[in-house]
Amino acid sequence: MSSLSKDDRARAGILQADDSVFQRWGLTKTTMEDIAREAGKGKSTLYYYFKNKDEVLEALAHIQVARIAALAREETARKETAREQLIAYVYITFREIRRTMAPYDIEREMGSHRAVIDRVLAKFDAENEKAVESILRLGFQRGEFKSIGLRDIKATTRAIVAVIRSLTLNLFIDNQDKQLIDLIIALLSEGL
Amino acid sequence: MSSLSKDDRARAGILQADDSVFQRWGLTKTTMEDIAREAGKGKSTLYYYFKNKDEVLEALAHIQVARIAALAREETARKETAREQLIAYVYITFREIRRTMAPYDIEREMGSHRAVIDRVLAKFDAENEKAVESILRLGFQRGEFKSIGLRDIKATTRAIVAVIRSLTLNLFIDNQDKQLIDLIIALLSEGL
DNA sequence: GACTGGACCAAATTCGTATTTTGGTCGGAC
DNA sequence: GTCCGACCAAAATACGAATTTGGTCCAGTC
Repeated sequence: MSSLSKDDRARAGILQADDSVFQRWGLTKTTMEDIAREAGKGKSTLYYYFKNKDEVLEALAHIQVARIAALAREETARKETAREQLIAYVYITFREIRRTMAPYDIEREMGSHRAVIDRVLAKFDAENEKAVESILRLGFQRGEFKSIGLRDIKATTRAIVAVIRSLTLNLFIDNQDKQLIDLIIALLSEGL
Repeated sequence: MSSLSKDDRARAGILQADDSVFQRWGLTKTTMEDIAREAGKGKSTLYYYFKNKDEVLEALAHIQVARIAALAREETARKETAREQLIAYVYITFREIRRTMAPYDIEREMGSHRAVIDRVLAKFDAENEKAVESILRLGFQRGEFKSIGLRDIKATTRAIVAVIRSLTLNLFIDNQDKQLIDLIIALLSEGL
């Protein structure tokens, strides 16, 4: 337990250094030596804890996804109705994605780190699915959502998650204005 | 009138050659010489009709957008209710975008032709806005759409168009399965 | 065992330079 | 009006040499 916690602390220190240098130079341009230097460690130490550069990238991104998910969950827990919860979840998720990603230029890095980005997006989808499905179940049990049956919860979850993913990818390429996101959330919630 | 029609015919012949070679080699790799050869003309002839390579690209893309819009409009006209019209419009639009874009690798070409792609997307948005707004107005007048007021038609149009744009961009990057598109359309229509 | 410097290496990248290609212009022919 | 072909500067490509990078591994220290 003690050695595991020390292990985690070492990894965390490295990942903190990662975030700093990746924001400065981008994912591709940053070398393992850069990261080691920033973390005040030797390059061998990085390889002691992480298999390769991609694994460093991915570990950092997963931490960020988990952080955003936790934050959105907290905010959701503060709302009364399932509808409010869904709106809060989506809204906070976007706010945090936008903030977290602001210093990066993902579009530019897409070419060289596609596999990692795909895996991170998959984890992001998984988090969103868990949360959205749970909210939809709550709404269904309470009779808040009239349009969906119990059998449709999974399908509806998939649709909402796909829209979130879609809009998230667009943050990397295109500039979606915040007001539009609000409108889309309202539309998903209320329909026509 | 006769010289205009002849002009259009010449342009159309060039654009047809364009489509062929662009699909074969991609937008960037295709040279003006390639296009001229395929069209059975001299390079100067291209410059007689088009200002530069980007204008050729854009002319072709605009024709395709117009074609898709016309097709979606036809299909829409066959439906009775505004809701059905909206569903048909979005569905056909996606089907045709997917077909038209299948031979191209837009993600790869994004870097060198960003400005053109942005202008084409703007035209695509404009077409969608026109059509969606008109459908929403119809639905409002008929009392089909309960959730939106007259003042909200423009806002709701913007939201729907943004989702269409978002999902369209994702066709270039990510693979959205067809069933998901259906789910999303249903959700936009029915809400939760 | 945890940590790490440093030697090492193949692959990847960078760099400078020469060469070729390309987008675009324009004169002139039909 | 239509369009070929000569021409040109800029852009792109090719190529070889040099450098850097991700990753491996050994041995040493605490």
